[in-house]
Amino acid sequence: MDSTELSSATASTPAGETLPDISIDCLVFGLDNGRLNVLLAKHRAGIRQGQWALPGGHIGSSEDLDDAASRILKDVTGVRDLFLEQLRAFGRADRFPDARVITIAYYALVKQKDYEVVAGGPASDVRWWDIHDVPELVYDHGEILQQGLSSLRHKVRHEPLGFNLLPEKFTLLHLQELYESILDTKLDKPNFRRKMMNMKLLVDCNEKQQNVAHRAAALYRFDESVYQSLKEKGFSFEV
Amino acid sequence: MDSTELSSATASTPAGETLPDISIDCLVFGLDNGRLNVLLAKHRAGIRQGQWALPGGHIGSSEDLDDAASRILKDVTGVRDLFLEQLRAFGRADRFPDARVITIAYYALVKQKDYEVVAGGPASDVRWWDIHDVPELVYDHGEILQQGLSSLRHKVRHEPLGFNLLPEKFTLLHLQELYESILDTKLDKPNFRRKMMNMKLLVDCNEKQQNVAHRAAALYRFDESVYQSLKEKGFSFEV
DNA sequence: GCAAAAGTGTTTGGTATACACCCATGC
DNA sequence: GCATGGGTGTATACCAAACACTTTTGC
Repeated sequence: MDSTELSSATASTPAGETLPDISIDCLVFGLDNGRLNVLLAKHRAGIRQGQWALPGGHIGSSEDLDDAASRILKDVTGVRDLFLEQLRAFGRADRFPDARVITIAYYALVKQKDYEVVAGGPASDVRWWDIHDVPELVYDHGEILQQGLSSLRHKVRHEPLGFNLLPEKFTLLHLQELYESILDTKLDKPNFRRKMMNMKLLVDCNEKQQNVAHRAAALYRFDESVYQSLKEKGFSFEV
Repeated sequence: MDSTELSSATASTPAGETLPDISIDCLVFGLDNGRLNVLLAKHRAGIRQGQWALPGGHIGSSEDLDDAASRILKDVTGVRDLFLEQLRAFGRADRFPDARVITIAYYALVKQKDYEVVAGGPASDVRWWDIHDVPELVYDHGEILQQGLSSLRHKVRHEPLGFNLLPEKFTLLHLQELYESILDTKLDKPNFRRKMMNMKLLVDCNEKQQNVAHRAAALYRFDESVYQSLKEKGFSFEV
């Protein structure tokens, strides 16, 4: 979704005040019912009309790069208030046929249900796609998606990102299933429990599940301050 | 070193055919006598004349991003034929005072003695600086350097990069000292030996050191094809 | 009782760490 | 002999994988 003709003209970035040869594309991964999805936008107009792409746009001439990513994502998809992190720049000379545009990709991982999706700007439609079943993407967006996915999987194993995707109180099995869907593997229950408990990262809520058709599990929560203090002592998260 | 006024006008990228609002800056780390250095360039002209910066420049309008990085480094410093890898883009709106320029940083780690340094283009001087003693750098180049260094240290522990910095045949102590200088730590000799030998990554040359004032050590070499075949079997390098 | 998931224990094997120690060589 | 670095051995501790097992609860 990176071309001058497709860049959105919104209140936050008036047309004509954007940098022409740089774009931003956003990879937003969403987790829902144990399935990992990615948010894609359909081109409303132009030669790629009707084709699917990563939500993207152009940077305002006095807008910080990171801010631009958030603003663009909001303009195109309605999704806001999330932590986008830079992946890298993609800049093959022929990556974009209509003009020379280098794109900087950002990515995030969110709880899908927390976000309402509203197509806007250059997008006629925006929706979540199962990661195993994405449509053909324009330009090099397929390559960007693959790199982002691989980077996400690496990151989620070395930083406690996953916890943002669960309700505040969760069981160990919830957490395990979360990692199983993101990493696309099976994990051993006893070993996963032990690893988590040994990290001393989870805080016991001293509560049990309610209304379950089996033995109720203990509920835990993730405490950012506990994580920070562990990290200062040299602790490093690892799944 | 990223501004239009400072961008070099060389044969490979005639002035006027570069992208104005993107630049590239290169972090070249060099190892020499167990010291880790970084290659810096001094501004020849402009308001930052005489100040030190990362070697950088602008991208040709039909030049691949990765190619541009190599070409720019060669133009400014004379250093060529090395593997530059992208670090990330830096794009705070106020990072560069004269114009809006987003820079994409690249980095590499080389054996310093293999490269001849020749100042060119916008640089009046180019030289290696000890990593513990770099001068004040222009703009946000100090921040880029710190991020690059941290990324390098992470990478060198998870990929067998270090081997390129040694002569073809080397002893285990050479290798250990190499890692000690890059990582700025002390390592335990017996444990380092064992770890390396257990990886079965090194090929024994069946030769000994010559003319040393102590017991001669065995010489080893690194074999890229051995590494590739191990990697296919799921092996992952770790120091 | 049975199904379903919670939760515990145990065995095996690898590997990180710390450190003591012996070996070979040149001066 | 002694300094220098080469090279080996070993005890401890922890941690991962695999898997058998017991417990609690709703139906």
